[in-house]
Amino acid sequence: MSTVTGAVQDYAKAIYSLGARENEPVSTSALAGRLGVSAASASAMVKRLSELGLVTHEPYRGVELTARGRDVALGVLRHHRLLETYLAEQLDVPWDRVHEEAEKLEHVISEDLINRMAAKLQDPTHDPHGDPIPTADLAIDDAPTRSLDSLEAGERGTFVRVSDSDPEMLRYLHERGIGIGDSFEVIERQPFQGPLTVRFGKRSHVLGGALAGAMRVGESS
Amino acid sequence: MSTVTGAVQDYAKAIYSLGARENEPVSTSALAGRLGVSAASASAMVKRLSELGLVTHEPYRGVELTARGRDVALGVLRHHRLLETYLAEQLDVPWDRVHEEAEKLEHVISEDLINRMAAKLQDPTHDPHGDPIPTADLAIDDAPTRSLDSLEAGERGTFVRVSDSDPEMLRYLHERGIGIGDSFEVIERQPFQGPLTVRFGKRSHVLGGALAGAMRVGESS
DNA sequence: CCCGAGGTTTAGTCGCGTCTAACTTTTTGT
DNA sequence: ACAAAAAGTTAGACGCGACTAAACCTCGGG
Repeated sequence: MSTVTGAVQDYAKAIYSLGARENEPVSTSALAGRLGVSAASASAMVKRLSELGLVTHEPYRGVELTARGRDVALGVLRHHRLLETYLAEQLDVPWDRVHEEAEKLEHVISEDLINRMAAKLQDPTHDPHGDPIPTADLAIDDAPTRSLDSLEAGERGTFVRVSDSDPEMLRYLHERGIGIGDSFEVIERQPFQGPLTVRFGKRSHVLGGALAGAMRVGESS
Repeated sequence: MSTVTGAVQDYAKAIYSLGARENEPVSTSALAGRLGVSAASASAMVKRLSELGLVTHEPYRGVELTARGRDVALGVLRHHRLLETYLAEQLDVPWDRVHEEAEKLEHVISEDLINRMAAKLQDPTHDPHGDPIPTADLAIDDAPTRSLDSLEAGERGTFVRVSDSDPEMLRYLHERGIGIGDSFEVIERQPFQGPLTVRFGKRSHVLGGALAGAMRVGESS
């Protein structure tokens, strides 16, 4: 009955993050790619999730989370992001490494312990990468954000969020002194989806490619 | 190769704690009893541990840890006891509940994180139940202790250690204000392995049975 | 319209860690 | 000393979560 194993949680989380934008159905191969398993494995697990009532699955058509499935995903997302925040703030784990630590701990930590951590941190709303943390009753504020590379020269903004799953990127940004919450101005933009020149404080940086795509930005504030 | 799974660690830990006194061989049924599995399961896992080079096993004669097996056991014991200490001190988890939390976390926490916790706690030598914590290079100070019920009337001592695995006992002691490090005097002892009357500070308590057996004591200091 | 490419599912296997049932070895009691 | 009891092992099964190989849709291009 209580067969919501760690693997099941991982699948729910992956489906959530792949299909979050307006409950789009998620393809088996996208799921397999995200989780680093074969398509056959993903297909088998989708069947399991479906039997558990966590997803609806139309064969050959993709998979969608049910309300219960969404709660499973948000629960583990809460664990993940609170752990990341706790590790970064209380144990000085560098922000490019908190993700993999949290990935393992999120499935075994108790509700009680997670809530103690949240209390100690005074119920943070965002993790070190700017991702929103679901509340204890699984509400999440996941407003869409713009990508840095959608900006034009002259625009100003705040760097609000970046994917936690690429340590290289995080290390790269950290080395250059760029962090969540920093304000910036786009100085220049190369044509043909070229890189942007962006000024953070006194220093200017050339940011392009996947990096500029992964950096999410908000209003100038 | 790296097939030292969580279950394997649990078996190594159980063998260590059952056979710690002078490397006595541990029986399959003792192991099964400790881990709450069938004798057949324990027998199968002993075979696995043996193939991994963590134990020597003479069929029908019991099992003993090899040097490598001892290191596996001490490694997980270090994790367990540091986690207990961390949870108790940093997150105010009551001491009768830290054991079960640590039991799950000990297998997935990274060496780096454990060492960060140890540093934050300033490398504690004992956990909240008085059990010694192995150092990072797996040295442990596990001097044998006397049991409270081995004392005679008039003897004084310090309560130094108690098993972490029985929350009921821990809660009982906590409710009566008895904690690790407290000094006491045995006021009276009933004959025929009867209970002892022991004074801690101003209050006297009648302690007997499994409780007096589980409480370990040291010199008066 | 049909046929092939590519995505999806099924079939069959494997390792881990558990179980029960049956069998073997050791210990114990008369 | 020997039979019965207890302890230990083997045999066969199962659920989980992965794999490869093969069969099966679906959809787009000729």
